[in-house]
Amino acid sequence: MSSPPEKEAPVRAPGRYHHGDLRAALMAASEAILLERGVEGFTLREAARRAGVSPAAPAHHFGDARGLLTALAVQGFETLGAYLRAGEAQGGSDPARRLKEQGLAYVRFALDHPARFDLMFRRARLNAQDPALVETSQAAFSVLQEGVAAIPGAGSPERASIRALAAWSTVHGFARLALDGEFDRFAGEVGLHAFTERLLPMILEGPG
Amino acid sequence: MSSPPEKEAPVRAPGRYHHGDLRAALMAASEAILLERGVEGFTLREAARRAGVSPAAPAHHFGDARGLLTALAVQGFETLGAYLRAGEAQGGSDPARRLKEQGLAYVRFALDHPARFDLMFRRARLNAQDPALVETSQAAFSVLQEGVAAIPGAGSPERASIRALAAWSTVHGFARLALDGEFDRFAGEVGLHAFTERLLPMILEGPG
DNA sequence: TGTACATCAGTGAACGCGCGTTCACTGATGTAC
DNA sequence: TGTACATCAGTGAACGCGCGTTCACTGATGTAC
Repeated sequence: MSSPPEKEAPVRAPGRYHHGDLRAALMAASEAILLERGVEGFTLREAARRAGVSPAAPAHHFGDARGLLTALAVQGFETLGAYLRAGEAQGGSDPARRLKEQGLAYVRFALDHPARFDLMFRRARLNAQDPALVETSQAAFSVLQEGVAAIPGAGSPERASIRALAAWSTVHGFARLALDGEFDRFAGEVGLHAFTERLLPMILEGPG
Repeated sequence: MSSPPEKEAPVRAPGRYHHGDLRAALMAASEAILLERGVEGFTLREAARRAGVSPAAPAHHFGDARGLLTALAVQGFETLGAYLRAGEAQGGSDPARRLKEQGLAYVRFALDHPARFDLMFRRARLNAQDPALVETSQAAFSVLQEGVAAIPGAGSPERASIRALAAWSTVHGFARLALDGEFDRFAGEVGLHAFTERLLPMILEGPG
């Protein structure tokens, strides 16, 4: 299963003064930079350069570099939420299986969109108070939390919350270690995706 | 339980041309910078400045910035290994309990030394091939792997390896989410350490 | 339908900054004899 | 015990670089009347 196709970044019509959709173009360019160079390597000027626009132009749409990255992170949490709901749906009617599929979807998202995933948890580079950021990230967590609560043996609400944090920790840790290259020596030839598809279901079997 | 006291960074005797132990001083200064500003905020010049030395001096000891950070990461993996072994020992003779204490120790290390922990998994900033780095990081993982293997129901070696990766994922994810501030809204007043000491044992109860 | 005008979305030059690294050098140390 | 000399561990000035942001500006758009 792969990700839905991303919308193309509109290119400026030649000879035009206005871009048309510079906002989207800057976000696409920025994601490409994140992929190539990581969050550390992102610069606002480079994003402007790739969008074919002067270094001062982005300010009209995002205020500053932090604003652009925050917008990208919001987009990331929206996509993550979509992955989780799609995974859940794939799990059919058994709550335990639905939750497991959600976990697989979490890691799949991280491997499909490493740059976004990375950025989403780099609070130091984001406007952590941004309402959209707060809302979309909490919405994504809610999907997980409800998935846990739907399981018959979930226990008290507090108990269910703890199980949700446990599940989150496991899939988040797996994703991070995978992306940071810590599994490379285990995955070897087969590649990270295949390694994940083989191991993660077993790992998620235990706690349910 | 808190960490053992760090050795002080030697300060240059006033009026002396040679520093005495610039290597240690630079590492201590660098760790302080990492704590204050994060890995992103680290610069070689700032480290030199804090050690009271010209910007060219560090090259004699570490080659370049990457070399300095790698040395710090090695130190980090050594300390992590010590935490894991100490935790294990605290677990007494029951293998399951020993493993659980090891997991607690992993997260405790991360919370006690957030800057080091962060750095240790930022391969992009390190000499990933550095022999000392490879060795110390593998040594730390071995402690965990042997802890899992010691459990009676661990199953085949492959099965045990998978359980080790599962345990690693859980504690690593918990630590990362905690450090990245994702638990702040749950932890609230009590603080991250107390929150961890209360929740993590319950989380590690499940899979053993 | 035409036009005045406010607003929006760009330009491009300039700012001041701190960075990593290189370079030729010098002061201090320690070792061979 | 003394001394020559290689090696080591520093200096400090300079390099070229790319960065984020500011500024006064202008071209394009769209709306009120």
